[in-house]
Amino acid sequence: MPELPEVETTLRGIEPYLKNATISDIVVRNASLRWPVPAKQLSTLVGQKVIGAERRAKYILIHTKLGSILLHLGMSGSIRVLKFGAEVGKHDHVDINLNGNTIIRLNDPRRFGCCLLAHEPINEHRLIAKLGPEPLSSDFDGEVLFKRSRGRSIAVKNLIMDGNIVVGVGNIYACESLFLAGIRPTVTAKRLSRLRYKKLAEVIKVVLANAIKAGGTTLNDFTQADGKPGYFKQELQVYGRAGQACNDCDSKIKSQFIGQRNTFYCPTCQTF
DNA sequence: CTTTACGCCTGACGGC
DNA sequence: TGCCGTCAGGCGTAAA
Repeated sequence: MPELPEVETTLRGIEPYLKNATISDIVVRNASLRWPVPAKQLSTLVGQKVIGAERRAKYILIHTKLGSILLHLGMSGSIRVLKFGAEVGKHDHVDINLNGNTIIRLNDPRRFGCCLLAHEPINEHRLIAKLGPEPLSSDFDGEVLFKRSRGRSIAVKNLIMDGNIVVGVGNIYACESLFLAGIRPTVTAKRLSRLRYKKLAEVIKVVLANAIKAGGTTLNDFTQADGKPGYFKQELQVYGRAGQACNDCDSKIKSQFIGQRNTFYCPTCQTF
């Protein structure tokens, strides 16, 4: 399931092809995603040069002079780079063709992703405007978490998964980060000290950076832009390991629902 | 303002 | 073998 590392991995895979490319066609094969794909609007970009590509939170943004394509992988989406004429498969929703020879193809079985066109400055787009800082940037640190946690009675796990506080931390990396910080996921956000949040912010950065290095985590659907899986699954300490032994202390990893999400933690290592 | 629950969707998996 | 129930979950949205 694409979280920040998977989206970053995807961007890095397609970026070389987007550089200096001209959009030669946009084919909307199945417009049914989270919101309908605006095929007609997108077609106005045909003939435009790509002037940049970036990731913001879990969105991939492809900029042209006339507007930006805004892609989200939802929880089962992936983007592949293919040669023009490549066979079309099930759930291939949108092709962005480049220079008449390359396809940037969005596949999304569960259709939670999106492909939209933004005309306004991207930071003003309704899906982007209210997002919190990028976790790997210097705008994010323990002080941010500490300040935003004051007065909050939600579980700390829900705090770090809130995109208005910090972006890109989904269920997998939230569980992993809390394990490395030694913090119980259920702890009320306002009860944790400044020192604990400093540690938590640090490990979030480390976990995400390591996952990017491994090419992301592939559980079921995710593939990198070249079709290969990510290899971070092998490094997971708690996620999906209920009943198995903790790598640090041998206790049984426990699972528990917080909100609507299954949460994994070590009862011995995570006591704060 | 905060917190909570829901729903969108398909495929994998386990039980019978 | 096949059918069916359950689960996965990002995140906008509505309701409390």
